[in-house]
Amino acid sequence: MEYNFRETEKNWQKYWADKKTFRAENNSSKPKYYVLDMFPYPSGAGLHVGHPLGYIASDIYARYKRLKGFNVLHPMGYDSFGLPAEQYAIQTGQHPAITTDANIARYREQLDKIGFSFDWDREVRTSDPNYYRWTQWIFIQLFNSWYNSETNKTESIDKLIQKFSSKNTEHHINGNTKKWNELNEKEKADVLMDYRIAYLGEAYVNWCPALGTVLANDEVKDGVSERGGYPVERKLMKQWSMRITAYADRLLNDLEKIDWSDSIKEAQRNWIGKSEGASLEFKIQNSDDTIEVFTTRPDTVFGISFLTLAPEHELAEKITTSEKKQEVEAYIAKARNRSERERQAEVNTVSGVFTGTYAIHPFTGEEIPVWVGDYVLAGYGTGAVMAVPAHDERDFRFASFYHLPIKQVIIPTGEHDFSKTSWDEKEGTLINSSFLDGLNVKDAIKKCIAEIEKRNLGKGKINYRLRDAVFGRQRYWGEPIPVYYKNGIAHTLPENKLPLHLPAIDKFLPTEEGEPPLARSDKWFWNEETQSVDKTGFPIETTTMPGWAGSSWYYLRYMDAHNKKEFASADALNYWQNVDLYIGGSEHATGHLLYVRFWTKALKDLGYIQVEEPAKKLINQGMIQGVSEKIYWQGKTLNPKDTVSISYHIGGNRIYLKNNMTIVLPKNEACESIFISADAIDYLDSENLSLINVPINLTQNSELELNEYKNFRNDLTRPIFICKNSYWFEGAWYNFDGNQIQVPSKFLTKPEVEKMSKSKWNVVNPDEVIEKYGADCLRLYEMFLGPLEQSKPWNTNGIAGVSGFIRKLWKLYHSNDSFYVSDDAPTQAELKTLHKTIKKVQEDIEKFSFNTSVSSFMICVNELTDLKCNKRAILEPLAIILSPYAPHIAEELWKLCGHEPSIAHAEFPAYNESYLVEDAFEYPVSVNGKTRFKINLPLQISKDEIEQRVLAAEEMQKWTNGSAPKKVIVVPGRIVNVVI
RNA sequence: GCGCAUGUGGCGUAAUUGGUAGCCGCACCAGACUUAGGAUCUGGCGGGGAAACCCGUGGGGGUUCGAGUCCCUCCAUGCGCACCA
Repeated sequence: MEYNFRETEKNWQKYWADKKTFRAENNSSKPKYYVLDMFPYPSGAGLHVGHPLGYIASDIYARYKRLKGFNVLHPMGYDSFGLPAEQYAIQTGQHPAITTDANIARYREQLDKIGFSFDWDREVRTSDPNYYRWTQWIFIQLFNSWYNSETNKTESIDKLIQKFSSKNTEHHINGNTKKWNELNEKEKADVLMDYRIAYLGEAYVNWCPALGTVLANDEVKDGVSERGGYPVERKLMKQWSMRITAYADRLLNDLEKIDWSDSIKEAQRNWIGKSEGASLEFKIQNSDDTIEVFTTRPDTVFGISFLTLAPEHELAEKITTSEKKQEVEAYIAKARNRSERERQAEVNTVSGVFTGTYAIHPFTGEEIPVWVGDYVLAGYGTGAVMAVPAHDERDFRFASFYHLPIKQVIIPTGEHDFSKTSWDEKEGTLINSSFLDGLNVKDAIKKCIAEIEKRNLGKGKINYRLRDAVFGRQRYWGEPIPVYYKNGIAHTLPENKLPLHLPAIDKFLPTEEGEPPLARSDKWFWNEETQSVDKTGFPIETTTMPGWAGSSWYYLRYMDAHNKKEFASADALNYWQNVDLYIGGSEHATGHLLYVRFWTKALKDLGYIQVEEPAKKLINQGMIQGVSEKIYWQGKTLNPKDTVSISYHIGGNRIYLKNNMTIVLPKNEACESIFISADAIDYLDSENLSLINVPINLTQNSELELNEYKNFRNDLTRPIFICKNSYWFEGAWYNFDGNQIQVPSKFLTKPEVEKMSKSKWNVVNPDEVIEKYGADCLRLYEMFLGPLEQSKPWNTNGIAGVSGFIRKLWKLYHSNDSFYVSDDAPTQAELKTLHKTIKKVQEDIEKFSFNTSVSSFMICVNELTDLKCNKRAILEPLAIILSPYAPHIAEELWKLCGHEPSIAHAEFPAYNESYLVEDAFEYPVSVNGKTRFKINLPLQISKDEIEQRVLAAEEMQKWTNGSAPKKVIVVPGRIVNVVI
């Protein structure tokens, strides 16, 4: 009886769903284990085989942990707000909720077929009002909080208000200094806005005109939007933002506490970009204004030859002299109008302009020219730098270009030519630097900061590259921000009136005035009297939250997904704590994974949760690439009269190729499009050939199905396919003399590893694989491909090996086509095979080495087949250890063995070391490190005896030639090495 | 430019963590069976050589009785960040 995977898999999937086999309990005496996959965004394209890779790995781990006696939480849901659904809505007018639901249904269908052990009762969707109600609630908590840098904690804004009011603190309002108690309501609100974690602030943001919205830094790659690749500009805008910068130090330091991959940690460190240095104030000549700079090299302060301001710097225009005004303004305007991308492309082009103004060197009193240059970034530090061309590459370039002085203040540790480059190393001895002379760089930095502070010129300072995260999006399909504006002051909605539902609108486009889509709603006001959203009242915020809002806390909602009173109950939060194992792609390194850590810290400070970090361990699965199949093509239409190129031409009914080769066509007819097999490309000059992708399902082991390809390419008329020794033309095979032949040849394609994408015709869908080979086979093969964390190409060709393994496994439990296991006692050899496998598989799972355990299963089944093993005592434990990987067939075999389902409730068998003990070992014997022969020796004998028996061995004589060896190394149970 | 990975047969990979390089598969080759098939089974399969042997884990050097594994150096590929003061 052949294994019917289609029926069996469907049955068990239904069983698991019906019996809720994988439901996690919030109250359990078992230890908890939380396995989480990164949220998928349900795109219209559905899943390809790369997507489930991480899900399969986490599912194996979750199932393994259950067998090991853990109460496992393994949920799944959807990050269902997002740009693509909205772009689609703009094109078609269909509400994004409809497309999103359809996409989710398709995802679910695909996921279900793979046999995951998700607890679907806990499914969440970020676009569900029951979910985003709590996203809005968290926003309100963050709005009502500030970061107390003294306690290093997020605290209630009320505490800050109390502090201001009790101390009657001074505040700067529009250039005036006022006491807190003298401020009016609006002024107080403005002051507080500078402290709130969720705040409305003016800042340069990434504006993407094509998408009509602002983007966070991590959503911009190479100056264009990550989604869609549209140009991005810098724009000064008032925006809702999240004060993630307050958490920079904690986000950085706590990386040491979590078991995440080095590459992710490193990416986060770079993104946070901590640098230590000093801020220093420069007085401006004949002015009350001062310029504050940030530098990591205060030691080079005596090497300053000019200051440079970013074009956006608030003083840039103000301090410019009247003679220079026109020039500077023109420069600033030009710099401002360039897109991020243009600016990045011109990284090596120097440009700047002198303001005509001088600053005073705080130590020497020298006059220092102040320049404006776009190599200085407005968003970093103070937007102004002290330029030390001798010791900073960028300043050097600028100074060289504009012939500004270059003052050396450090003696380099090696040879260095200051006329060519700067010496940027933090090494050397200070010169020409007054009180710093003679010090090395490190000491000079310390001493100089001390001096700066002593003289009150500035102070030691730490700066971060990390920017606050822009939180508002000028888009429709996101969580509405629960804020309304009363007399210009932002107020949050009452918590008990959440959720603030997305309003219905006529079009998913900005208004004619350029307001976000939500402004299209005529019912988007907060009526304080009726406490409801209404046609009149105070205007409600019209931007929506970004995609990362919902995903910044979803791991918490899974703990208590249906709670109507809280985002999750204290009990549930306390029981599940945080994620034990998180698996997902590395593309979220600086986006989601930083934001979720930030929200976790904020919620912890506010006392809502117990944990400081969302996930203890994180694994990034590698990307699965596609294997494209390409064919060589010479696409020009060729008539019998054409003489096309030097390497070949068609004349009469012949095609002339390189090296005097001739192909005779069957009739005196035109052919169009010459295709040439990958093993025959040297028949043509390469410049005549181009590679085109062919659908991979029309190939088998890099051989193209010619008839099918021709049908697929109905645009082709009379193509000729040239193979090594024959050709295919109009459905028949011919030799090069033009005689029809019966034996077909292989037309080979050229495989190439590329990203999986529709346009490359190389997408493999899990559904197709499952239809043909089954879900267990897909799961095993995905794991078998290679280490989880490595990127690797998917090639369906290899799946036959895994498919054969499943058949072989099934046969072990069958005799004469019917199920049969014997109750006889197993042999030593059988026990050894089983226990060796249990040990290996357990060790492999625990170190997430899933590919090697699949190999072990294959070895195990091969050995048991050779042993003709049909013992229950062997085959039952085998089914259990295999069940995390291939759950369907394992359940079926478990049932056939006479057990009550489900195998998920079984216990992972313990391996018994005593079965693995050997009494003899075949020693490899090396002579001078090279293996020469093998000798079988008992393991009990002593090192001396091993040495004697090896030296006495017949094969040894050839090498020793009778003389005594210099040295003999014996590693018992491993190796013997004889040094001659 | 900086950072992080990764380099092993035709391909995906493995190697008890310093101890027999190539396990397990794919592909390929040969054979068996046969209602010719993209099924199953058996055997072979890093390169060179008739063989003895020699060469071989990106290149070069080193440590060691012994290196895919450790150290130095160079090269290549992939990813991330990038005028961050």
